[in-house]
Amino acid sequence: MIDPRFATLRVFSSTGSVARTAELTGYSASAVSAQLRELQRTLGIKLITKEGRGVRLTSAGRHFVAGLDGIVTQWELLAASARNASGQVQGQFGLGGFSTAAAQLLAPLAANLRATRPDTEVQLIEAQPQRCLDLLLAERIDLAVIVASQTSGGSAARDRFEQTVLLDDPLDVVLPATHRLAQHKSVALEDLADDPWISESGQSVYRALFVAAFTSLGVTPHIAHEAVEWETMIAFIGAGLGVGLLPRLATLGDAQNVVRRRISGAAKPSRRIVAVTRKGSRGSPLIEESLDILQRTAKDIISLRSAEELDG
Amino acid sequence: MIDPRFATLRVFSSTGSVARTAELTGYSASAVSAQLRELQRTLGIKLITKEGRGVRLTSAGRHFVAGLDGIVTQWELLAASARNASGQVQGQFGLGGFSTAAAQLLAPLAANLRATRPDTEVQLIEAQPQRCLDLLLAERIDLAVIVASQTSGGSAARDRFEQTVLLDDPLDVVLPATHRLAQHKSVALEDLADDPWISESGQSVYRALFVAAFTSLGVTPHIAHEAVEWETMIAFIGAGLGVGLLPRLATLGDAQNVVRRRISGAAKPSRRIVAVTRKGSRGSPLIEESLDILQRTAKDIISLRSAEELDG
DNA sequence: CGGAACCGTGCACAATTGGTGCATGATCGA
DNA sequence: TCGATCATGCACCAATTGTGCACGGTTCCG
Repeated sequence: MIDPRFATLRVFSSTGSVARTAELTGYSASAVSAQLRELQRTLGIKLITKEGRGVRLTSAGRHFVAGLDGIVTQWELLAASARNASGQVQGQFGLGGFSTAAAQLLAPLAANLRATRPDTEVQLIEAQPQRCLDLLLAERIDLAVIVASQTSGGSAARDRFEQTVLLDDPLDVVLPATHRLAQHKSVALEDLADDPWISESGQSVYRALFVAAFTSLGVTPHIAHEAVEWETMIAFIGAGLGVGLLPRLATLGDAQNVVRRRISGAAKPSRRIVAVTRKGSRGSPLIEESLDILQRTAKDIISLRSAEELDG
Repeated sequence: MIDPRFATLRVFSSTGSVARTAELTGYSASAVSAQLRELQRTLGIKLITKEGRGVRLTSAGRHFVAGLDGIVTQWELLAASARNASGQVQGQFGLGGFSTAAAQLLAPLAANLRATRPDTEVQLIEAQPQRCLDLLLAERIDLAVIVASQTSGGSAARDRFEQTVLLDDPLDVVLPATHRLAQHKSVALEDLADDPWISESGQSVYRALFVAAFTSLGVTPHIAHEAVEWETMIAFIGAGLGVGLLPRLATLGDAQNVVRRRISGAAKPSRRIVAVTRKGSRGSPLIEESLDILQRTAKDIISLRSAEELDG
């Protein structure tokens, strides 16, 4: 909004690559390249240097981006207050979130907004947490629901985003129905230390949670298989290939041959689900209302759980 | 730089007219109109309203411009530090000032810069103080030398500009050679209370100084004639039509039949000459060097005066 | 009360900006 | 050494953004 090139530069500073920046912003790679070059020309400073087959920010560039973060924040604040003052409708509103969040939290939010604000076009994008942050920077979306983690965004995150905690989502174990502990109401992770585990591949947020859950116990689990989708993981478990961890928010679906059990014991691993916005964009009426709705939805989920807890 | 439309809007907020904004920014009137309309559209707020045959900012517009001032300041700071960090040359550099300042202060500065920075294109614009401020806003110039006054810029001035005092320029009286006090070394304004005066027309800064000099004495001078150029005023005085005030920096030229005399007495009217920059643009190497040179030049002028003082 | 001056805006048209798609050179991994 | 990947230059095209001019509304002045 303030200057499209700023968004491009900020995404680049996050991804470190022209190609990824192009993919995230929706521009072509040559457009990103040209934008950065043009930006350097008008500023009269070198922002990027060639490094290997890629390109990276110069120290002057990093310094400039850091200053830009403050300016963009102030701009967001101003734009939000302007939108707030005049009761004008906002044309577009983009939401992002990872799979379970999208299903459980964003879908109700989108439905609600569609009902109360028919003139606003709400767009949903499902994406991994890090990607959600980059989409926020790229101004493709205005609000994201992601799993909190230290790695996401790095140190620049606090200059660029604001977080609101929605809920803590505990992890459950998923066992084959034939597992020796399948009949227990709850299971301690220590008792599964020697079982073959199924986790997610790559260095996803889930994977980080997975290892964190065990390192706090001083246990190194044996990861026998890796899956990308939970659907797949659950199928593996159903086939008796091992055991797995599944966030409470994720549904088992119509999976056969598996049971979901609470985790007992000292360590109760959970993931923290937060809503993230660009810094300064709070105060915009749509953002404020959305956060409100999200928190109410989260509260409903929590109270529903306590009810189940009492039932069980 | 950050967004040309911002400069346009800021100039408009200062001038209050599309036509004057167009003249100052160098755009056509319809371009200014279109820019403001486009800005409103993308922001989703109404910035201006029709009023009479003109147009004025809405309260939301004023609020937005106030916030914009802060953002532009921060941008100037960032751009200045970026330029400073990388020893890149700045392509263009614009200077503005009113007539005497242009001659006595800006000309040496321009000559100096031309010598030390041959790659930078220095542009000089002579203009009245208020116009200089608007040209600064319009980013047509980067530094102005003007006479300080309360009226110039209004309350928004402190959010938009930074000042550096260069020197205090005392006013002298100019008398016809045949005047009864022409032989005195110095003259008290009170002794000229009943003489016919020649001043400047309109509500210029000089005119404001003129009335201020007398109101502090409780005297209302009789303004018999008005002139636009000092050249003209001096000619009027030489013709015996009255007496006048002339800043020390302004030269008498080769005027005949007139004498210049110091003002004695309690009230020693003077005008304060200051260098003005856009807020935040200090720190840019060119600005810093220019201010340095200006202050040295001012110092030279002052010490030259003390020397003359001792001679006389 | 009428006319002239002025102001801001809409419109046709032109120029510049800013985009894509493809080819190219350079670098890295296998 | 070959293929994959990356950034960038270039031809080309679209969209933005400028100008010049005509027009309607308002104010000032005779």
